[in-house]
Amino acid sequence: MVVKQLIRTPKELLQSPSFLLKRLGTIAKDRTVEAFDSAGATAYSYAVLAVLEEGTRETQATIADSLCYDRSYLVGLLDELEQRGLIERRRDPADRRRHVVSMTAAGRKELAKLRAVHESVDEELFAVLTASELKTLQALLAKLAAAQDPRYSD
Amino acid sequence: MVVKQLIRTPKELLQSPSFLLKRLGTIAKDRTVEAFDSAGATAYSYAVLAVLEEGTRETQATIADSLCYDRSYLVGLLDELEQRGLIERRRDPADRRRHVVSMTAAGRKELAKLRAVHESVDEELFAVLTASELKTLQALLAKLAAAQDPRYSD
DNA sequence: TATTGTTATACTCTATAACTATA
DNA sequence: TATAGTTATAGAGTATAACAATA
Repeated sequence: MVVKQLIRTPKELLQSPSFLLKRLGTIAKDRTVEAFDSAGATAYSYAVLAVLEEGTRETQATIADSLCYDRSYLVGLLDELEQRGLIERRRDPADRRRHVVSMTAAGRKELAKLRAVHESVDEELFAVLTASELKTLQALLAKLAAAQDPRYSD
Repeated sequence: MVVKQLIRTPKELLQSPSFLLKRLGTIAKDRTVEAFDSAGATAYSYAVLAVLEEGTRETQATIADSLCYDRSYLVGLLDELEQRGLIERRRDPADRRRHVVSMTAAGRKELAKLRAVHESVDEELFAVLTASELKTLQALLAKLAAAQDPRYSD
């Protein structure tokens, strides 16, 4: 019988935290895309709705900046959310160049649904860790993120 | 004086470990690309050289699989490394479809250089963590990665 | 002249498929 | 017929630039 040799990634790479971050980031992204796709949505629309829940006075520029999305990319996202009745765009009377974006009741309902999708991804991805390990990991990642970008600070 | 409001990513996302993994993975990738670019190389060629150091009997298929690269993508990488005299491709006499790939002395020298580049990325990226925190993080990420893909196991 | 939202364009990756030579 | 390496093609995703309206 031929025993197929197990192909491994080099130890040198596996011992590098940045390598692991890159690979795990990719895995997390793939899982997220898949899960939201099955729910007929995207991680992007979930993120936008999550921003809107924390304050309705947002304008498009601040929404894009808070998520590190390009402003031109946000346009298409909002178009779709508006078409589905999940958000509203209104001209700001004080500055008619601006749009004030707010979430509708339907949007809040959709957010709850997408939040559940996202939570299930987290649960599955980190199932191998104990509750205490996950807590530690979350804290370390948060500390790291905050150090890289002020947007990620508490 | 106008105090510009600090734009933050929603707490809901910052508390999600998978979201943090995705963002930190992207940051790690960007830093890596930048650092290798300045050194006139890529993270891909570093990874290939790192594989070759762990065993010279590798064939192209096993190299690609161990790094999760597409086999067709590996071709161009090897072309460049071969042109620069860092690796050698030889037909396997036992199966003339195969190429046996091995690293040259120049390749080993280049690997040492790229290893230093990669280490400096790690150092800078994780500078905010204590040695103990970094060790904990590395262990948790390794455990997580191993659970997702057998290639990442020890 | 600068900025907001928008539209259009270009470019980089990646994924797939097709091809050759060997088995 | 199947596989290793190679080449070519197509699609998705992203980044950049141009544009109209308003300040």
